[in-house]
Amino acid sequence: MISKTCGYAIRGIVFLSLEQNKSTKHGILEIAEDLQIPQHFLGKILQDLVRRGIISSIKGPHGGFFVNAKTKDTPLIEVVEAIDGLGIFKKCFLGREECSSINPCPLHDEFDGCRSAIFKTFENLKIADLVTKIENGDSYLSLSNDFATEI
Amino acid sequence: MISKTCGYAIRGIVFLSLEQNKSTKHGILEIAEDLQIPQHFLGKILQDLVRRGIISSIKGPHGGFFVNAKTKDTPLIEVVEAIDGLGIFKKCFLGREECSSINPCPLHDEFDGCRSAIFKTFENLKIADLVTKIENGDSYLSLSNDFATEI
DNA sequence: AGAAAAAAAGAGTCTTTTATCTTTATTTAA
DNA sequence: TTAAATAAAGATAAAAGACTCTTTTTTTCT
Ligand code: FES
Ligand code: FES
Repeated sequence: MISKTCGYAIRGIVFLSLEQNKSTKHGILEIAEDLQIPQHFLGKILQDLVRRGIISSIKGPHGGFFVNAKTKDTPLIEVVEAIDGLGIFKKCFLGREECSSINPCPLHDEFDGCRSAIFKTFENLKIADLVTKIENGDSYLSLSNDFATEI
Repeated sequence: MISKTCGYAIRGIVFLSLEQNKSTKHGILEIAEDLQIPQHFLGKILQDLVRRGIISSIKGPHGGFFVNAKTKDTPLIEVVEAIDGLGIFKKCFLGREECSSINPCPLHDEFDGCRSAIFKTFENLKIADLVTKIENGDSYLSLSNDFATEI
């Protein structure tokens, strides 16, 4: 559905939100190591998010990436749009050139509702919601609980 | 969700099922042109399906691909398994190494149900169901209605 | 001012997916 | 028994996605 890259983006933002108590700014290396994401690749992704204003960054010593006023209220759909674009919600399941409810493919009816549901969920969920889940111990950013228990 | 290749496979099989009245066998060129799928690529896909026994083929003049006794009762999940494998239903939405409900990611709860729904739909839907839809004029294999109206 | 830290930018590589082209094998029919 | 039709197989290529490495720019601290 969404790309691996987009997953990295969301996890990166949530990480920054979770860790803002410890220190406001976090270097790319720290984030990448904690989340087990290739450093330079994550760097590029976070830069995209900075350009979109979803997070912020400062260069130089003691610089790093950090959340801003907007971050926690950012709906996930905005992150998806920034990384993957909204085109992913407009593709036909059977790979025809485009999805159309006027000229539907034989799987359209079955999956169009499901796709809208996913879209709506991405619209409604905000970064803050994910952060809350993790703070409550209901979910985890990394597969290894190392990080989860460390919080 | 499912790959473009898998969509080609499903459309190919349904095409053969629809057209079996006209003539039982259909050459790869005819199928590819009608469905607007790259000829040789579709050839490989259909060959995979033949190996799985989902459809059949005969070489030589007047040969081609054709449906067999099993075809119409084949559940879509079998096609998906043949082409994409079932791994696509076991991936974490956020791109973590694996999906786990014991150690869920913050999107797991939101989307796990949706994913199961998709899986169940693929289990329940058979090729014959898609054929029926098209025969009833409720859906179309190609975007251009040329083919749909031609039936 | 100069050194060091860190993000930003750019170029390049690897992998997977998607697609094309070419050759071979099989079958039919004249 | 030869020619033609056609699927099968194999090799290659193009495109996109994922990832790496190197250099540049900005900032801070001494
Ligand atoms: S037309 Fe295929 S999913 Fe809408
Ligand atoms: S753990 Fe992420 S989707 Fe299940």
